[in-house]
Amino acid sequence: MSELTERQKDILGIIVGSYVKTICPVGSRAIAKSYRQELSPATVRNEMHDLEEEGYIKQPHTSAGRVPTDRGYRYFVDHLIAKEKLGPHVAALVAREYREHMDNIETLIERTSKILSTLSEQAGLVVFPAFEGLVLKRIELTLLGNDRLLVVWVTENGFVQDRIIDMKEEIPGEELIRMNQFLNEELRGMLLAEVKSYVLSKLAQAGDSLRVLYRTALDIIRDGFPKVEQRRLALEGSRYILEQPEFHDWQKSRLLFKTLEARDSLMDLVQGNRDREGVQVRIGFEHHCEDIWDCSVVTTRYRVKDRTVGTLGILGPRRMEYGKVIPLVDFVGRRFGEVLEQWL
Amino acid sequence: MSELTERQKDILGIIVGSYVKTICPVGSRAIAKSYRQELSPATVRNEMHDLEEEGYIKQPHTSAGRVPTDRGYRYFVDHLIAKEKLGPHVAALVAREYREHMDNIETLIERTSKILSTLSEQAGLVVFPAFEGLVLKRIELTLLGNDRLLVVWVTENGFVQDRIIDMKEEIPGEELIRMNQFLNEELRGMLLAEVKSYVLSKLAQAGDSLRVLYRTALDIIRDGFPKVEQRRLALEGSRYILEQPEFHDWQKSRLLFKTLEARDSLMDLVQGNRDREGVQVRIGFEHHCEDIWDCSVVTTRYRVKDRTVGTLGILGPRRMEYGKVIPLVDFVGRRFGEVLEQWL
DNA sequence: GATTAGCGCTCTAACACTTTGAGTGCTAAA
DNA sequence: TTTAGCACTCAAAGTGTTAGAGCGCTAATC
Repeated sequence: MSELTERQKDILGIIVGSYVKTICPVGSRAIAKSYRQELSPATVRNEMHDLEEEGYIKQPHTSAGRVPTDRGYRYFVDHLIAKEKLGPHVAALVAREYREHMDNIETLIERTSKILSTLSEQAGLVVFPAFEGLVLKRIELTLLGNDRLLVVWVTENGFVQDRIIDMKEEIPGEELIRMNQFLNEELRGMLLAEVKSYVLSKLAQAGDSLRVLYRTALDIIRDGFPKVEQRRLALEGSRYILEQPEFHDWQKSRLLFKTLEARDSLMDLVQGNRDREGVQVRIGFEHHCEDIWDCSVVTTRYRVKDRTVGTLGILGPRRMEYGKVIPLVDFVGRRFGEVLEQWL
Repeated sequence: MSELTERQKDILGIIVGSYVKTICPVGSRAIAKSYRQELSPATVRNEMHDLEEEGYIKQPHTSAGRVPTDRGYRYFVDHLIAKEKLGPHVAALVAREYREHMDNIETLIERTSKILSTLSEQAGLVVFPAFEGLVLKRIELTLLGNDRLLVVWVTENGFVQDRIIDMKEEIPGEELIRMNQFLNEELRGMLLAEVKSYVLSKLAQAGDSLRVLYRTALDIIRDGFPKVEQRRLALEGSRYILEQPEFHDWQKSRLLFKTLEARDSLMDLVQGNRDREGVQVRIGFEHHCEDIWDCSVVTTRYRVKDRTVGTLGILGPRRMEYGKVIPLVDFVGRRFGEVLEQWL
């Protein structure tokens, strides 16, 4: 709507840049000094007044300098940001981390979260891949005691999930082995999202002789499928947020950690708008988790075989170096997807 | 060494009790009032003076009341503590938690950690079972691509671990299947700690015809065995510590969370003295993790089939209600072991 | 019309000072 | 051995003052 003049943009940029670095409200004198042309503080003050009227900046109290509002940050991210190139050491570090002791997918995920956290000095987040988006390589049934069945699922890229189910009726050993073989033959190579409906349709078509087989198979798949709502999330480096001066306030940090422990809301927060491509930035009030309106999230989706299966990113105070963080999240998101695929 | 008189014990008990509840240094007047017999503050002061000389209590500053020292807490825990009986709701709550949606061992562990945390209002900790202490039920080899092998281990109680290894030379499909069968036949029912040495001894005895087979088996077991040093730890409710007034100080909470994120030192801290039976209490300086000398840990080992396989407990400020927490940890430790075994 | 210098005003942060109350230690008396 | 009483100490809370940063406004200047 309201267009900013070039000079206003410059000033907003300086305010954001300075505030992000120092956390001190930025005064007109300081801006005038760091402005490229000669300019008096008074002029700057006038411009600041206008910027404040438009809601890009505000004063914490009368006679203080200005700090960016959410709107200011948003404008900065959308129009003014100079995305910094990642240093060569970043790629090197990521490569090294991914080369060494990569024991399984879980380790990979946790390490990725740690990478994000260390490089951004914020909290790093990686949502575990959506199981339904992966391709089944193998399924193994193991009887525990007489009435419990352990179902182990292995996907093509080496992701392992397991679930224990109660059995209504006992199944004899040989029959279980046959069932296991049957499941593998029928389902191998199939997208996990489609497994259930596939068996369901087969059951509908099946003649009497196969009916029982499909029936049991369906039971096992239905009950033994890893729970969607229980999707995991790797969170590393939440301490970085605690170190930010704006969280020295005890009430704030208390609330923050309470929210971080409630994985559900955190998951919602991270997943954000599922349709959008590329790196997403949600600043302060823009997201709906009101307990952490003091925070921003920068996320991106990662893909395996051209299918989006998860989200990763970072969480930090609103006041963060978006210019650094955005390219980082973008880069790590791509690399992570690649590594996840490579194992296939 | 130094024996306390009955009255001194009473006074120490009152000081600990009151301080734990209120966090305020306890003065002589307050003690005199809550003492069972009539007693003047002056007398109490004399006793307090002696207690201070012996190192059981101290003054934060001149003209303040007294607070317990580590030694005071230790004496309290060893001699004065009145272990509270667990309310019936505790057993009920635990039973309910364990009945519902217990999807797999991981969920069980995380839920147990949460139970500990919720009921104690401290941070709850559960170290994942030591893989070596469990009994092998099944092992599955899956080829990922051409040169990576996924090894999935299943223990008798349904604990699943996996690890991806690089293969020096390709193994053809049929051979892998034979190897898989061979491993299962040889190793099923064996304690995982003994697996490696067993195959090693077999290799030594083996004639030329079987040599290659055992050689390959050994490679797979050696490389594919889950890493010991990477043992996981479920930590829930660290926010409760943040809520304690003594951690309103930003420096302290900062340090605490830094330490909590370094899982290695946390693991050392929790495991404590491996030889001792029953509930262990380590107060402040008694443990060796100096970053959290403001905290105490209450832990117990849990067992599967009479074999100690892990530790669980709670972590909180020194000032905690030991009388409540110790029975809780004891109870949950037993129940957890039982449930873990039941799945066998 | 845009820019600037200058002035008065406001508000915070820091510091010094005082007061209050809790709590102690010590001594002398019971 | 216990107690009453008094002097003393210290932290916490409140008060007042000052210095400085920064603003808005107005009038002068470019």
